[in-house]
Amino acid sequence: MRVEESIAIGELSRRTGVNIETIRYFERVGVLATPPRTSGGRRVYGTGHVRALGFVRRARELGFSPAEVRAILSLGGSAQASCSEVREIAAHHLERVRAKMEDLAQLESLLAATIDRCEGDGAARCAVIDLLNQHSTA
Amino acid sequence: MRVEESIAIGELSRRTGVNIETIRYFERVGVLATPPRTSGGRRVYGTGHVRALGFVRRARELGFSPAEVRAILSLGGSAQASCSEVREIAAHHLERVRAKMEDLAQLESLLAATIDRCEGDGAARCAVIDLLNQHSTA
DNA sequence: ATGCATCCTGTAGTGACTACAGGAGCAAGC
DNA sequence: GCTTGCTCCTGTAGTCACTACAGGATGCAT
Repeated sequence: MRVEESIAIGELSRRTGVNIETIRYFERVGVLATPPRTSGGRRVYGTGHVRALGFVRRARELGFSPAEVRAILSLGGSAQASCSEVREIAAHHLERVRAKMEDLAQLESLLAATIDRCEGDGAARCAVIDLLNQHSTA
Repeated sequence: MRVEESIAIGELSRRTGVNIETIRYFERVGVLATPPRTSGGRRVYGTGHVRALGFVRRARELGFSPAEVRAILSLGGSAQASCSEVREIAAHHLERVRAKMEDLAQLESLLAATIDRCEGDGAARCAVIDLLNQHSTA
């Protein structure tokens, strides 16, 4: 069997696009496995870590919370994670995305209409300011 | 002329729904005007502060950043703020809202499609995990 | 062996709050 | 006038997810 490639933290950072400080932070908070060290105390990563860290980064990019990432990872790592449980988390995330979309859509039309009412209107009142002055949401 | 109502910080908090600590924080960072004090050193607010704080809260609820809130307030307060400048800030905010909506829409369809592909499929691969394993966005 | 890049730890900073400790103010009842 | 109890004060520290820096050690090539 061949020995796995030895990757230093800087190289891991370059390959994954994740900041060195952030890699160490991920290790501290349990999002990335603690790697072995050289005799001098330096972290030694392998291709497995490259995959795992890429996985974490991608999940964060897709808006999964750090807690969700931890939950997915605790299911056994990116390769062996139980499909249905991961799907569950993703579905939950999708729900939140949809809720957020609705919120934003409401806000969008409210803002757009308000700004529109303001336009070209030289009156003393400002519709936008009026909107801001209204208490309690919608 | 009648003397303005004297409102303690707790009462202001109750009326606006803003946490006491947050009110003091807003004062520290210049989002809320520093109120006069009693001889004993307690903050004394008036109805103007109630309006101003409600304004701030509403703006934050609508997703305006604290920096934007400060910018709007620096235009002369909620009553006299220059309409066109406020409109500018709101329009900018609207743009960001729309950009966010697009991002979320893309994410939504990606997630939904992926979860769907996973459904009912008893195969070894998990589409969701595969998605997460793909590097670089989109 | 010397220079230099890279790495280490520990600490502190960010933003927008929130929480708490320890002390002081104030109004009411007795 | 004194005590009770609530509200308020300041200052500091915590949160989350990172990011940044200081000061020192390591590792590798020359």
